[in-house]
Amino acid sequence: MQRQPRPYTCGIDAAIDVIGGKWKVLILWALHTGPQRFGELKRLVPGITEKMLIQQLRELESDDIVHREVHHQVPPKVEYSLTDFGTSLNDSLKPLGEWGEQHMDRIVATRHPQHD
Amino acid sequence: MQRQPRPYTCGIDAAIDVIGGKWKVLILWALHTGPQRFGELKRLVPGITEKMLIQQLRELESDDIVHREVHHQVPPKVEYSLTDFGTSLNDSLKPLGEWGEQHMDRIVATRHPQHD
DNA sequence: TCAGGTACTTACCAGAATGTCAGTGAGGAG
DNA sequence: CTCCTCACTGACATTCTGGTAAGTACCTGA
Repeated sequence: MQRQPRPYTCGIDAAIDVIGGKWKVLILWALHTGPQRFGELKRLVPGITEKMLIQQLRELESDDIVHREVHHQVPPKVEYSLTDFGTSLNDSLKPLGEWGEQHMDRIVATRHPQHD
Repeated sequence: MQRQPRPYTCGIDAAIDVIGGKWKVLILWALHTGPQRFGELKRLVPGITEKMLIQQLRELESDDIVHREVHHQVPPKVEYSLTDFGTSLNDSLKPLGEWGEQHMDRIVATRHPQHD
């Protein structure tokens, strides 16, 4: 995300700026059942690379959406969890998620008309 | 947007695929008060170029989010409006918009720390 | 005949976003 | 002493998004 100064036309605009990109909402989604380790997240978000996962986690962390907790152990263990702020974001994302869920078929059909 | 086949991990994923990008939600927002002509939209969505506006409108149209109505007149007149589907999307976007609205200050503060 | 308004269309390009891949450090197992 | 796991990091390549600037077609009014 670009992080350029934007006065934001409306609230959605601001929210999209926080959760924009290909992976953020998926990470949020993976986190909504509870804290997860780095490696677990990698498994929970299919297709993401380590670089992207860390990068997005760092951004979410600096936006105070996720919390990062390091356990100083020998194979390192780091747990990521939603902050209260992140939880509130996730909650307000729910209706959109339900909309997507309900209309998934239609979305898939119009956006990816079977061509093979 | 990439339009590649994606099984979609969750509903939000699908929804984001439909409204993703820099302009879609702003167009939706501009449309939520009623139908608008092309030129009006251009004014309502500050900063958008004609190319982007048309491109995004076309995509929204093909996703059946907006309806395009041509009035065959001499200075051409084309009106864009939300379909029922688009209205339902807009509705489910509302909580996110409210979240953004509520936390706008915080978002701006964390994402754009004053550096001049 | 010629500029003007409206809704586009097209070619080209910069820069942002994402991906690939190889490497790091610390301690435990063998 | 070497390899293994885990959580990263960095250089580089590619792909995608959005931006600029110009042009089109149509009819109208001067």
